Amino acid sequence: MNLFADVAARVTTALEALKSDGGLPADLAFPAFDAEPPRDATHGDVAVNAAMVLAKSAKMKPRDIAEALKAKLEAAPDVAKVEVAGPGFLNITFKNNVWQDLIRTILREGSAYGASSLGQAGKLNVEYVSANPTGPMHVGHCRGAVFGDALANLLVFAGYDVTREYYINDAGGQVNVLARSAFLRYREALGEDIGAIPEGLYPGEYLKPVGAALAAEHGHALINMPEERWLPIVRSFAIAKMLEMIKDDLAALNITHEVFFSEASLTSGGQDKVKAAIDVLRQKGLIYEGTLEKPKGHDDDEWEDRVQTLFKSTAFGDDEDRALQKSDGSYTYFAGDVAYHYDKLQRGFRHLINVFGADHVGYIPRMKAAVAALSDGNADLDIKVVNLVRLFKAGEPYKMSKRAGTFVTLREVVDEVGRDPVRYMMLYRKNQETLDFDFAKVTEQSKDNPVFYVQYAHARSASVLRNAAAQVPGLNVSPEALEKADLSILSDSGEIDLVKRLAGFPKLIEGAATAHEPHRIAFYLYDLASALHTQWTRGNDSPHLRFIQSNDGVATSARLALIYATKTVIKSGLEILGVEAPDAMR
RNA sequence: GGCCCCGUAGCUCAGCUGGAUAGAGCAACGGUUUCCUAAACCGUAGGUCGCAGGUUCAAAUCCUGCCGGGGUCGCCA
Repeated sequence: MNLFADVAARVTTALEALKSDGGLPADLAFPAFDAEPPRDATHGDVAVNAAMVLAKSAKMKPRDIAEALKAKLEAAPDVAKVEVAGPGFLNITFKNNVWQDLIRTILREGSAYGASSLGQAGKLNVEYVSANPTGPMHVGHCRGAVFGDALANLLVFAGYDVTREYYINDAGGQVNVLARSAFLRYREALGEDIGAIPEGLYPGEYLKPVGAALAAEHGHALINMPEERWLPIVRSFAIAKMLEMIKDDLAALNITHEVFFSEASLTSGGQDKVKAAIDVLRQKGLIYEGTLEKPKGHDDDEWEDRVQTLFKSTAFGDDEDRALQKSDGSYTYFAGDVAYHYDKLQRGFRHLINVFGADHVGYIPRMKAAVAALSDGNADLDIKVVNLVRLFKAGEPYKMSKRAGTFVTLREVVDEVGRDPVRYMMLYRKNQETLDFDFAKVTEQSKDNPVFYVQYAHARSASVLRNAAAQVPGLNVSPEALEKADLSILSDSGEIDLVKRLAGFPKLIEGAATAHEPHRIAFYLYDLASALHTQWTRGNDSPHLRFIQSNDGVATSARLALIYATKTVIKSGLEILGVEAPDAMR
């Protein structure tokens, strides 16, 4: 049930009818037009721009087309009036029963209201977080994690068959550094004085338990081995521990992935999926041995030309071709990622989404080129960039430094601020915009803090339903009962305003899902909450507007139906954002 | 220097893939509580949508060029 999609369908039908009537040229193609809520309430409930969009190709005046459409559209029984306005807008005003029906629809559909078949269960893969398994997650990871998770929720709601995925970078040099750092802690756990952690190794305390666990499991067995023997043992042990820790951190944010994909697995067990993926590209003529030019502005004197295995990503819009093998013959990180994405395609995904941090933007064109090449253009990859998060404490910038040990972990933030405020704040901004995160503001429990404002609207709705059941004897506040209420008394402007906002929810979902922009939901919920609070407070001055009329069961039931519908939509929206919808705030 | 993101009210930001008179919160000023949660609400004031061109019935939105801020730039991950 999407009111605006419904109107668009009616207009299309009317246009077809006009074509067969001779009112429009028979060979006319219909370009995309919009049916949307007008900004100005005096312009009716739905504004349609079809006449203006069609004017040129139909070689007619827009207002003439609009008049012809008007005649068709106003015949519908639920339409109060259709006006032709401005340069050729069709402004449609519905009869009030449309809004009454909408409330009943929401009560009937419940949490399914607004869900969409946009994705038609197509397989879609969202890869996010993918933090290196070398330490705990810090705040920088937090935004991408929350964003990816909410986006995945949104796409599920929009009808996609979504898989949430985490790519484990367990094959590069960094995990060897991890292993050596853990080995040092292992020796420490065995009683050795290891002194200061050498430059180039990870100094964090979080490796101490790993060392202790190694000591408990292996005793002194590793200490006399040469590095090439203990390193693989310690490495896989430490990676497993780090992943455990990362999963715990993510769980603190209510984030879970269905698939953890190991980079190392691409070339383990006697197989080489990287070579296989490169061979696929080679067969397409996209691989060659060559040298890259020194980039302009690169004033490094140590530049020297090297012959490398290169992928011709420039054929797909990249600035330069990209290396797949290092000079020592081993694969680059990119080569592994190419193989990983080939694997996603082979698993049947045609829609791929990656969530990147702002420091990886330069990586986007080559990744898109790789997917375009490997899929022959039959898959789409959208890479969403989440911009930097700047930390503040009561207005003062909070500088982080790994070396000084003042970097803030994700866990610390969640523990101090709480899961819901963290998640909401991370989503209360466009992803490509930098975000200021102030600990003082985020923990504040007032309307300045949108998460409390929205949650309060939900709690307030729940409270009204509770109170009504207590105050009005015999009143049934179940959705099934409220659906049968006489809703015709809902005619106050504030009530109608609320319903109209609820009517926009399905359209909002489709727009946000199409654009991959979960933040729209956070803003929508804020506006919806505001409309509810407004109507509530109007009851202060005008007691006849209060939701509960203890001597009028009919009016009370009708308003409770509206409140229930509002509560339902707030809850659906918050669920997508991964934020609790509490029934009480106390 | 190349590429990417950002530039909208004093501040922080929305603006629904081009629609009609550009919105919200904060800050400022003035109001609302014998009443379903004041963790709320109402009102006033505040704008050359960075600048200049272009595209069209219509541009904050699309294109080009500048200006300013941030990010990034061969084998790291």
